[in-house]
Amino acid sequence: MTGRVLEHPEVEEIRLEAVLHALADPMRLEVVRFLSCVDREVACSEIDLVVSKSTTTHHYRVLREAGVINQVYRGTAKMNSLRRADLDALFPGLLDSVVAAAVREAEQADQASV
Amino acid sequence: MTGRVLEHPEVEEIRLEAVLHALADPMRLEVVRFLSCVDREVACSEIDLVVSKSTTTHHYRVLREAGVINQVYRGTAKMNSLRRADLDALFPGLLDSVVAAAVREAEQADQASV
DNA sequence: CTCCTTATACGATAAGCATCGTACTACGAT
DNA sequence: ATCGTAGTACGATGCTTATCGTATAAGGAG
Repeated sequence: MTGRVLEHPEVEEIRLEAVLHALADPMRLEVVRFLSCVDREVACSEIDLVVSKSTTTHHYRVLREAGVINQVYRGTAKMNSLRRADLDALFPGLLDSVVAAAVREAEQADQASV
Repeated sequence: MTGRVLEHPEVEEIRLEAVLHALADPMRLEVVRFLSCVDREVACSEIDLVVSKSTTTHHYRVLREAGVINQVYRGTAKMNSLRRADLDALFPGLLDSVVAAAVREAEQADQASV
């Protein structure tokens, strides 16, 4: 990969508006919900978003640049994880409430489709 | 005013993405922060946003249509208040954490400008 | 009624963003 | 060295949105 080093914002650079904007998208919210539920490093390819690969790349970058996720290369894969400690320290309760709401909405959507 | 009746989403119509999107703007976040701090009905003109009046109107509408605020006419004024009970019921902890973070960021900005 | 304040409507504009396809790179396995 | 998998880069495109100015409407005060 050309970009061997992935830039992440420092904790003090993480801005509330950017985090909220990153979370205010169905695809990215799905990624965050997934990461929160499995609570481990996850490759981009593990989460099946209903968009193209290039769009998927875009969403992961938005999440990383907002400070929501951490990304590292492991071979050809790029592993993603939530920056939970950083977010909890900066915005106590925010991630929990958003994820809880996202989980609930996802469950409602599941039920509606059955 | 032409629109005597202001449409608000029902509680069950409020969507997480829409709320997050509404909050992910500096102007609107400022409105929400202000409303939360004073904890009463506030006229649009009471909050000094650094944008034109028409843009201000736009931001209030986004907040209302997302289900974040309630708006009612009182004479020529339009009074705004947070839909705190609805939001707390739907997304427990979300509003509190966002407002707390917004207050903190606002204080940091104040300090930096002094 | 006339004036002032408050806010809206409307049209325009410029920027941002989600999306795509195609071509490409990096790495691991064969 | 070749192939396959995983992801990026680079336009391009069309939609959304933040912004403005001007004209307008509604209500209160004189």
